[in-house]
Amino acid sequence: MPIRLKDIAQELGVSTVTVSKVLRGNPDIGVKTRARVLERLNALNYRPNMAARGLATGKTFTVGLIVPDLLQPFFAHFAKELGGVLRQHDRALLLASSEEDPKIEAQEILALIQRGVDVLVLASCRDELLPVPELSALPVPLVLFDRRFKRMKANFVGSDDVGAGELATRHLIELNRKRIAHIGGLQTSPARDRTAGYLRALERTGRKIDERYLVLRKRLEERGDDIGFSCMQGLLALRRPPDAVFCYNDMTAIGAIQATLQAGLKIPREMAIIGCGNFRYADYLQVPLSSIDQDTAELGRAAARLTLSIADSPQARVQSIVLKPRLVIRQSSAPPSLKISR
Amino acid sequence: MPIRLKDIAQELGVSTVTVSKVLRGNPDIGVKTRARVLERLNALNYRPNMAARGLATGKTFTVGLIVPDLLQPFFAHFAKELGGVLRQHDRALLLASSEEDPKIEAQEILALIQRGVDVLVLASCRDELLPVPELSALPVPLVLFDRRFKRMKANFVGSDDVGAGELATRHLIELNRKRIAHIGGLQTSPARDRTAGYLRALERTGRKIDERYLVLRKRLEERGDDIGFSCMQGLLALRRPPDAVFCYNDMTAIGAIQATLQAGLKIPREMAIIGCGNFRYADYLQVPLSSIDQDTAELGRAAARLTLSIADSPQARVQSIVLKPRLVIRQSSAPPSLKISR
DNA sequence: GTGAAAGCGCTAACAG
DNA sequence: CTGTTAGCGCTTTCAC
Repeated sequence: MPIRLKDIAQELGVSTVTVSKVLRGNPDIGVKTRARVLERLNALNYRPNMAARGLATGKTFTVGLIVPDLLQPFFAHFAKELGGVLRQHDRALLLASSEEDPKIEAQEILALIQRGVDVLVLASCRDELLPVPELSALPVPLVLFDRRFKRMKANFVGSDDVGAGELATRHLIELNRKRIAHIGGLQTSPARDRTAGYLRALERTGRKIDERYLVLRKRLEERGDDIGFSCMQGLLALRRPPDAVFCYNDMTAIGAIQATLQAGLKIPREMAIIGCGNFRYADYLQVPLSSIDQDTAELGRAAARLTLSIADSPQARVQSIVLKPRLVIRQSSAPPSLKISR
Repeated sequence: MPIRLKDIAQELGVSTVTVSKVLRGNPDIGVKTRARVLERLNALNYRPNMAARGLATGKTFTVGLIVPDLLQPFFAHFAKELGGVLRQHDRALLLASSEEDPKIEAQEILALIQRGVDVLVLASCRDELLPVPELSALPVPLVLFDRRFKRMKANFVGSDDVGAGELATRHLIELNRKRIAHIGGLQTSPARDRTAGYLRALERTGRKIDERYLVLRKRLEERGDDIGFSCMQGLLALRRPPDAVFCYNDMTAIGAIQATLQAGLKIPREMAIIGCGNFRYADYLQVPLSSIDQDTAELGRAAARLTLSIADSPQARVQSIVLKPRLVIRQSSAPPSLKISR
């Protein structure tokens, strides 16, 4: 049995309240008593029972995180950074995965609420365009990340995905590519925004949009490589195939690269390819992959800071933190002049 | 305010005890009462307050998981599978990362104990050879995974790493390689075991061991690519460089591949390389990487089953679950005859 | 079959 | 400054 407040109080001949106050740094207590208690507390390496504290205070010092899929390096990285900061503030992280299934997501939300998390951090797998009544009336403060909802006013931490799409596409334009395609997603806000950025870049540089070069698919988040592969095959089968492609994410780009090479084309000379996410292995791929970096680590830390501030004052004003993306050029879209070192 | 047992009891004019018993399926209660209560419970979508239940029962229906680094796909995958099974059994997963730092690990262990997890699942970053008094006397059931301790009798779930090393090395032997090197780790049991497997394969096939081909380094778990790169450079600088290398893990192998290609050698013709872990991107690397598959998903599920059984009967007999590894041949160690399709 | 009483370990509010 | 009282929501024990 672990040691309890009461035990220490008895030993020292004071009340449990006194010990409790010392424990929490309440200034009520006199210097001498405080010293005595503190000494005992440390000597015995006392740890408060969080369940009891939670029951008494209504707070659990726990944060819930729901990601669509921990296998995606982005979510793993985010979780790692979030957890790291929370640890330093003595908060625990309850992790759940929705497997990109809205049903499971709903179930996990309930489970985490039931456990009384102080804040819920969520990258929802619900369709961006569907109504979200459940999410808007949660009995716990919510922080959305990566994926947001148009009609919903909520705390958010994520990337400027329109900017990311525009950045990637402009880069391809600057390479002097004439037929720039896009393989994109349909259901999440990052997917839609990156596509919007693609379109915007084309429009702003006075290009007309050719719909044959715009390939949108569902479930690109989960099976990017397969889908990227087949979409690219489709593009290559066009009478005038594109000479550059901006892919929704890095896995999609990997699939596109495979299809391109298999068709016997040279990358980047005949086909420039860029992904998004800048995942850890981009340097080591068959063709090192250009990508858009989202600074996932900072995203996680920013979410942690927001989460902590909300945990302390749950009725704070709704905040939106949006990080600027950054272009990382590698072999897959290297300009002819540029020598890329691995 | 969420709804409480007491609310339902009052509404129905029964005692909280009755409701509580119905909730937990206690057979005490009569059919009619039970039906009435059940109906109300569902209608209101009642969820017990876990903090209160935890305080009353001493159980939290929560499992703690500590991994060295969530960025390593192995640990992310394991966490995903473990969490998935636990979810189906209404257990929550408290996730912590030790960042490969024994100090942080100790801190996290304390934090999770304090939160009253029912079982602690741990891939420890402590040196396999150091004594582990803290771990042996935990006030909570422990399941080690991936990394074990020689002198410690504890529940364990992991791979047969000696077998993995032997499998990889035998494969290189069967390729008819004459100078087979190994880049391995020093501190964890998988590292030592894989090295042991390498040595065993050489011995069993009557080869003598050349220590110049055995390169062991610390911290290979965290910075495999860098360290693999420099170790390989060292091997290539030998008067008679190896013609094959078994690398501790896939990241290390990636580094070794880079160094090999940079030196102008052909893979696999002049240098066969094999890693371990069979991570998700092995197919897409510059040279598709042969590897040893550990069936991480099954590892996670097995750990979940063990964890659940321990949660139900904490004093059960100590168990060790060891999965057989599987060889996956790709381009980096393809026999001349074999055509490997991507 | 059902419920009253007691308590899990802690904290909030107030009285001294 | 310190301690008493009451209670967080649930379960357990044991009468009825």
